[in-house]
This record gives sequence, C-alpha cells and structure tokens, in this order.
Amino acid sequence: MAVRPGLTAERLVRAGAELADEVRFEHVTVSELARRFDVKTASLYSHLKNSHDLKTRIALLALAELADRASEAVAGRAGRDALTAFAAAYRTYAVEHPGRYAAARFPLDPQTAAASAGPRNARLTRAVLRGYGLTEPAETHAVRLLGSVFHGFVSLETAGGFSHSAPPAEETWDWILDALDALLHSTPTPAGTTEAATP
Amino acid sequence: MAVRPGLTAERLVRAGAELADEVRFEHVTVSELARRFDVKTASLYSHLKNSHDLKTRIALLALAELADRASEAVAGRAGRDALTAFAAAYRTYAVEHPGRYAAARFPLDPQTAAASAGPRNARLTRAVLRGYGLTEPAETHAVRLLGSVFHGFVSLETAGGFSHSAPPAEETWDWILDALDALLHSTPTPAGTTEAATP
DNA sequence: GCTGTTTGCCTAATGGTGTTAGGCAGATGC
DNA sequence: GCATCTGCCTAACACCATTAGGCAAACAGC
Repeated sequence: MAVRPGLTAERLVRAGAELADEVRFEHVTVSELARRFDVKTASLYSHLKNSHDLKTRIALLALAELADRASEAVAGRAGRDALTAFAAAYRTYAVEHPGRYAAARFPLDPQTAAASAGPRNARLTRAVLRGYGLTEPAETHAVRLLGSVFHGFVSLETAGGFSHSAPPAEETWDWILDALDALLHSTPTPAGTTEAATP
Repeated sequence: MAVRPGLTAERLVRAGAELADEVRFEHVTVSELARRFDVKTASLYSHLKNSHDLKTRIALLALAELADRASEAVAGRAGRDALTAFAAAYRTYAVEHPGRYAAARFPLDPQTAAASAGPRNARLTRAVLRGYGLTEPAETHAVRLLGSVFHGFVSLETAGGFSHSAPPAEETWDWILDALDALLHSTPTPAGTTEAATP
C-alpha cells in the first residue's frame, strides 16, 4: 500500500519526548505514540522492547539535554555567575519541557543510570561549586543541597504550588539563589563532626 | 453466600494507602484493591467515584497525616529546635511511608487542595519560621525554600539518589539543617528589591 | 530486471485495568 | 414476616501492553 513510515527507535523516542511535554510523562503510551505515526501499536515493538524501554529512553534523552544546557550555561562562568546560570538552565528546561523534566526523574536501574548523563549532571554541579572552595565532605553535601533545592523548587512550581499565592515564583527563585550564594560563601561546619569549631 | 465484606470508602482509602506504601503510589489500582478485599472490581464503584477519586482521597489522607506529625513535632518548640523537629517529621514520614508521601504530591484541583491539609502544612512551616523573625516578603520566600529543600531532598533520597555514594544521606541532612538555620538567622535581603541595603 | 532474502508493518489473539448498567440477595425497618 | 433498600455480583465495553505469525516492500546479488 502506502510507503513505509520509516520508524526508528530514535524518531520514536523524540516523538515520545514531545508527547510527554504535551500530556505529562506518566500519560505517555505506546498506543498514543503509534497513533501519532499513523501506525498500528504492535508495529512499535520492532523498535522498542516495551513501554518501560520507551520511558527509559525518553529519560536518557532528557538527562542528556539537561546536561547539555547546564554545560553551556556554566561554560566560561564561575562563582555566583555560574550558580545563577546553572540554576536558570535547570529551571528553564523544566518549565519549557515539563514532560521531559519528569522523564529525567524516571527511576533507572543502576547500570543504565551509570551510563546516562546523570553523572555528567552531577559533575557539572561540582564544577559550579568549585568556585566556592569547599572542602570535601562539605562539597558533596552542597552538591546534594543544590540538587534538592532545584529539584524541589521546580517540582513544586510545575505542580502549581506557588501559582496562587502572593510573590511570583520568580522572586522567590532569585531570593533563594542569593541565599545559596551567601550560604556557600560562609562554608558552614558539618554537624556531628568532632572537630571543634572554635578551639 | 458469604457474609458481606462491609466495604466503606474510608476502609478502602486506608487500604489504598497501605497498598501505596507497598507497591508505589503510581501502581495503586482499583483492581488490586478489590483483590485485597476479595471482592470484584466493579463493587468498589459503589464507594468510590473512580480511580482518580481513590487517589485523591489517599492524597488527602497523606496530607492530613503529614500535618498531624508536623504539628506534633513543632508543638512546644521554637527556632532551631522547631526546624529540626519539623524537618525530621517530614523526612521520617516519607521514609516510613513512601507511597503515602508520593500520594501527598498528587495534583489536586484547586478546590480540593484548598480544603485539604495542605494549607495547614503551610501554616506549620510559617510557624517554624516565626522564631527567626523574618519580615514579610522574606518569610514567604523562606517557606518556599524549606518546602523545596525538604521535598527535593526526600524525593531524591527515596529515588535512591544518595544511596550509592560516599557520605550517608543522614549526614547531609544534618548539614543542610545547620545551613538552613544559619541562613535564616542571617536574613538575606531580597534580590530585585528597590530598598538600598546600605544607605 | 529478475530473484531470494531480509525486515518492517500488519492482523489476530490474550490478558490486565477502568468503568457503566442492571440484577439479585442479604441486611434493615416496620 | 414482609417490604425495602443497599451492596456486591455478572455482563459488557473500551483502552493499553504484549506476543506470534504473515505478507509485502526494500534491497542485494547476479
């Protein structure tokens, strides 16, 4: 009959990512994807192992895109500049691509996670912190703090958590970045550490 | 045949919450719930409007439980004590009841959200901050910061984000609380505000 | 350009979940 | 003891995920 649609795993994953941005990642479905390519659902199984495989690949795509943006943001910047740019890249991506952002949180099995752009994102966070001259246990704590704050904020924001109350989310975001910058400069002593703070 | 199981919406919701803690909130299903009560799936529809209704009610239960725990934690405490206890209540709940915690993040329509324990949680956060004497735009920013950090951290932790790297999550948690306490004491000036910091 | 092989999309079938409509029997009220 | 009501059941339909096997388009070699 008609010419073959020419499906490939890559095209499917890209379309799946767009679909996620439109209908939320959790509503991405093999059937809907097939519908978009005007193809029967079963046909996708030549290119994808199953639904979980599709979601995993969308997650990998999102993680890579996020790392690309973050990498571009921090290039040539340091200290507060780098922090702000990194944070903006992160938040902008989540706002522009909520479905992909949700995908980036899809739980990956350890092997897949290790091969993903996840570690690259972690290294970028460390690079941002380099300018603050933290010593080792503290730097890891700070990496986790930044991850928590950014993810938490963006997650609450996209869930509409701030949309119906007084100061716009934007202002809080700036305030938080100020606060984090100040915090990182003051290099707090870890709790539960035996070293005396004021000998 | 046998005696009637005596289903009620409340029993179903409680069982649904337990189910969520076992199999993850997103895998809570009307069918599985029916199976647990040894009852046909269709029978649940006398007590629940639909699957979304079930999830909403589990979310409301979780929000209420969370507020109860938080409320107990902050009672009779102030300042750093209150902050630590509040944070611990939050994190403990998420670790002990991951499914319920995920449920508490289920998107509610505005009316339901307004009638939920969500606002009560927000008020409790404000109560914790009372001890730090923040002025108004800052207090709201701080409420959002705490929400972001706690949610972000717990969310990353339960996703296994910290489980395979060096310092235990516990230590980072304590470090973060130290940092937040210090931060709140230093009361940073909001960014983009026209008032001069040093006149 | 014909032929044989590969491969991509199809049909068909199965099982799971969500949901509605209507029936029958156990619990309840008098 | 009877009428009613309510709760759980059967039946049925739609949608999604997945597998098995078929057929024809694309392609390789001559």
